[in-house]
Amino acid sequence: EGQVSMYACGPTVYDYAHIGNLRTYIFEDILKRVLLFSGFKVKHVMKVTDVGHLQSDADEGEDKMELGVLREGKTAWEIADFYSKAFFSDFNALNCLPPDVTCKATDHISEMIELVKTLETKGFTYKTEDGIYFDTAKFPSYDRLAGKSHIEGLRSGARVEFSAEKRNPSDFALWKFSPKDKKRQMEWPSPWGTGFPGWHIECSAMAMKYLGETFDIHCGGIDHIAVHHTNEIAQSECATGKPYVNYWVHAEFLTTKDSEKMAKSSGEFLTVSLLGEKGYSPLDYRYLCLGAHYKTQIVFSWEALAFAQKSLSNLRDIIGPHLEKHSPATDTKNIRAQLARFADAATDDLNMPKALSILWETARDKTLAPEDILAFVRETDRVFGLDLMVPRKKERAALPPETMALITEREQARKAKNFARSDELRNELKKHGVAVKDVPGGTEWTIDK
RNA sequence: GGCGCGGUGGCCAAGUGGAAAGGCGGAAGUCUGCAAAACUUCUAUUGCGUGGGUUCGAUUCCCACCCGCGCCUCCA
Repeated sequence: EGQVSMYACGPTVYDYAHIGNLRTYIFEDILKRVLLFSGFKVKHVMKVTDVGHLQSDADEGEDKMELGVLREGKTAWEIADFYSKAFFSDFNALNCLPPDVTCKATDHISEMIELVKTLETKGFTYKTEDGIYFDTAKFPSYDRLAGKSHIEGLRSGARVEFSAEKRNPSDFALWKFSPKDKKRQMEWPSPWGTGFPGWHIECSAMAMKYLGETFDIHCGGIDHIAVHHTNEIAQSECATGKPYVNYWVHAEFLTTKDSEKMAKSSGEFLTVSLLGEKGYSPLDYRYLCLGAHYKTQIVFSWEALAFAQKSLSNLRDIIGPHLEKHSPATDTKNIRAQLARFADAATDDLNMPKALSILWETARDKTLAPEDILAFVRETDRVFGLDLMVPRKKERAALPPETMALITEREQARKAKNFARSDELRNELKKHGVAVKDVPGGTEWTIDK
């Protein structure tokens, strides 16, 4: 009643997060903000996967974390720490509200072992050469989330060979043994032998520790439906005998135009800092994500990002002058109808494109007083998280003296009504990457990219 | 091979059984020496991939087809 418990699968910290990853966190942030806007209290838990996991059943030994070790010459622990910090730096820059609990897999190994022990006691597990596995055939509603046809298709149409020791293709490891011939940097003792936890058990153990055996919302990327979340349900419900999660909410992918897979394993990928190098702020990207519904794919392009940047900039141009002269109204009665429309859109499965359109309409509504517009922006930006109420710094970057001299000369030419000369100087300045415009009382300039 | 999603104006993107939000871009006007910025107005009306069907009426429901995309392996 009035309270929402929410769990989100967090990053796997062996490399930087790419903007596709981050779309999901922006979506989760919007979900959380809409819940808060609607008057709920929210307990938000996010996991950080700092244990390395194997590429597939067929792989042995090296996991992604260990590959990072080889790549960077650091310890696994250093790598996890470094990329974890990098992730939260991006996360904050995107204005995602910090989770109430952030938990690391490596801090919860004992909880995971306990959960596996429970499953073992109840007869859901079996042992193979390389680990302790969950027998999915013993959980009749295993295909509940992904759908029966999908799970059956997985078995018949998969392109990947399954480990011969597994009883069912969909069975998964709860605990993996370390390779016999070499020592892993991250490994722990367990009742079954030294090793490390299966990826899925991490989420179940931590989610239930912090949110209870049944909680409200579990979110993540759409790719997790078929395997990760399906397995979480199976192991959790078999362990507790209770429903695990009331609502599953999944975000669609962001892809690139040339259909290159947006994956860390593909080597080069788009990061927040790369966006920054090209002149785009994290909030430009946030705006881009808000422009499409979370359930639809976004095809990323630099052009699309440029459109988003332009739109956000225009929005600030509308709001900025009000901010300089007015304070937002404390009473929202004049914008009650608009706020209601906004709330309808936001709570209609997080329809941010529609919510944004209402923001635009309101910001441009001439019948509203600036104070009321600001009040509307203040209220709705609690959801958008675009820092619309933060005045923009006047960027008057210092120019080289010779460029300043050109500007002064042009002003003088204009005063003397020597327009041929002033136009010439305007072109000259353009070559220096400086755009000038004449405003009452002087010249303003901006640096073109 | 199996499963699924989508095709809406130049681009991006909402939405609905009863004649299609918003943004970007574009056009015109006001302003300006000219621009820029700002402001005003306009910018899908046998239409919402194609062909059928249901219906008084479909872009919205059903079927077929074409095209694009995603997942099926750790993946957000």
